[in-house]
Amino acid sequence: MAGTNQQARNAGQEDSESDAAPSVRTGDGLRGRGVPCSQCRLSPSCLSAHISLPDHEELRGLVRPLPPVERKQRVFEGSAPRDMFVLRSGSLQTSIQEANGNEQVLGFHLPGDIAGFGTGIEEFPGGRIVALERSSVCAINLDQIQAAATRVKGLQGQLYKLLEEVSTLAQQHIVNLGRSHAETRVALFLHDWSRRLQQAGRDGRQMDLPMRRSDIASFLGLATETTSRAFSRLEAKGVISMPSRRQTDILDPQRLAALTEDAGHHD
Amino acid sequence: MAGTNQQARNAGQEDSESDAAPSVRTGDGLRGRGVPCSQCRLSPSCLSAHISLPDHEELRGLVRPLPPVERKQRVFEGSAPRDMFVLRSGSLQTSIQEANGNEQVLGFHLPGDIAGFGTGIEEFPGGRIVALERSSVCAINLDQIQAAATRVKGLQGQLYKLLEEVSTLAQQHIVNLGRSHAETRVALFLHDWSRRLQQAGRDGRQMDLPMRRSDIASFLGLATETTSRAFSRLEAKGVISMPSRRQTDILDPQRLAALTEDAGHHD
DNA sequence: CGAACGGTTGAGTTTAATCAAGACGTGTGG
DNA sequence: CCACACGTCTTGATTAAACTCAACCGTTCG
Repeated sequence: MAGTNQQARNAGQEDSESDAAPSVRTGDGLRGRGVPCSQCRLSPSCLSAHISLPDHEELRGLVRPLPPVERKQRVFEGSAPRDMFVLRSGSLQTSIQEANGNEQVLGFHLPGDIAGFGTGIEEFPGGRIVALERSSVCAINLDQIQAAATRVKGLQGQLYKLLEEVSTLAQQHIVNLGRSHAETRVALFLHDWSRRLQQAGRDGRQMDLPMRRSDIASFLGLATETTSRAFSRLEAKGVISMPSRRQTDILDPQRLAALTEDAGHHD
Repeated sequence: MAGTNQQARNAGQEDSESDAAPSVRTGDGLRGRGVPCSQCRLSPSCLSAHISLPDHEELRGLVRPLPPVERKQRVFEGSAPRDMFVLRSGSLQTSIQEANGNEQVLGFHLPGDIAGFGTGIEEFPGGRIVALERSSVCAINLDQIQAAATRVKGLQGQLYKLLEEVSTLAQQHIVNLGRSHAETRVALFLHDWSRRLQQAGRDGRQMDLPMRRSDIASFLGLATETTSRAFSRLEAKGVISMPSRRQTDILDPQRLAALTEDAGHHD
């Protein structure tokens, strides 16, 4: 599977920013409080799900809409205050920069996903979350929401479920990395990315891949060139087509799914 | 790092079964209730930590000491009732059996670790936990403890922390799998295993490796032969020595640690 | 004592990484 | 509006690493 570290998402919605976050659009951004979670378009996938209305008041104070983040800008770096980030539109990438200069990508995020939760990147020295395109996110302080969880009924369980999901997805990614062939891993990635785009209410066939090949490569534990070749081979097989660099269309979903399971051997 | 999925452990203790679990040793095992958590030698690393004494009563009923598990026996398989397992002595291995026959090892467990928590193996069709040697474990029903967590103060936070730890370790393992060279991965594994043995109060130099080479290989995403060769090369370099199959001694911890960081490139 | 299992080692093959060149595409400045 | 420069992607050639197949050895266990 691709974007294994996608982290909890439940509902589908578009990602145009047209009316997603008036409070952000109208001004000071960082402290805009105009939009309660109950009116947020992402509400069903946000922490607020299953929380009774009165308690929304309590949560509202914790959710800090951030000003739009531009491409390549960091949403989070190094030793910031411990925050989790709810992605409302755009896409993010979580990675850590190793001491030797290597960047290891841990996951990609689509609208509705929550980033910076359960990855321990606040512990990693080189942990960071960057926007892959213009994105809008809400930040929630982890200490505060955990404190709130002791008071607000249901919230603790919500956080727990979220964390469980993140953890399970990480385990799944480990299994996927165990699969040997480059082509299998890339197929897995495309298959999963497609599924997640659909969950986000977008087209799962004509996919936009906002990240670089080298990012995909890192995520899959491959070299950039190997990843690129795998894409090319899939295109040659007629499974996908690549009209442009960022756009990849799935021509034969079934065959893609089939390529997802490899022949079963070594590694 | 090795055994990335080790899962929460806090205190050190031996693993001889001499007096670890009287209730188990004396009989029917499965339902023995003779030993409250407060007397359990693993207490500080168990869920009972930071729980007030009266509440121990509530937890006591949830912790089910199991009869000793023999080598290669399963502690858990497939679609059992959702349990987590506290390891008191011995060692365990969590793995999933893929459809194509491949076994993917997700982690190894030492006394004080908790297995079957946050891995999602209850979801995976071929998920299992097996004993690598004669082991004694306690089972705790997940649904029950989660229900109890809504009542017992502090328990919810305890579970949360545990899960967070599991998740972070999985992410760390992903990073490790990103490292390219077989020798680096094996060095990482040995380094981490040593550290964990020490945490468990055992010798970190003269290590016992209860798992098969092929299990280590699977865990590290390598072929058995490659893993074996990496061991041999490390021995040739004078970093380790292998007096017997299961025993591996670390001769030069510093150099082992150095081999843990690889030169910084590709993959 | 023999069979089965696990581990090691070797030889040959395959895959992926590396090195290097060139092609897009995009955005910038003339 | 075009030219150029940069970042990124692709492709080719080569090298290096890991996988596979296979034989052999040592243990363990029946």
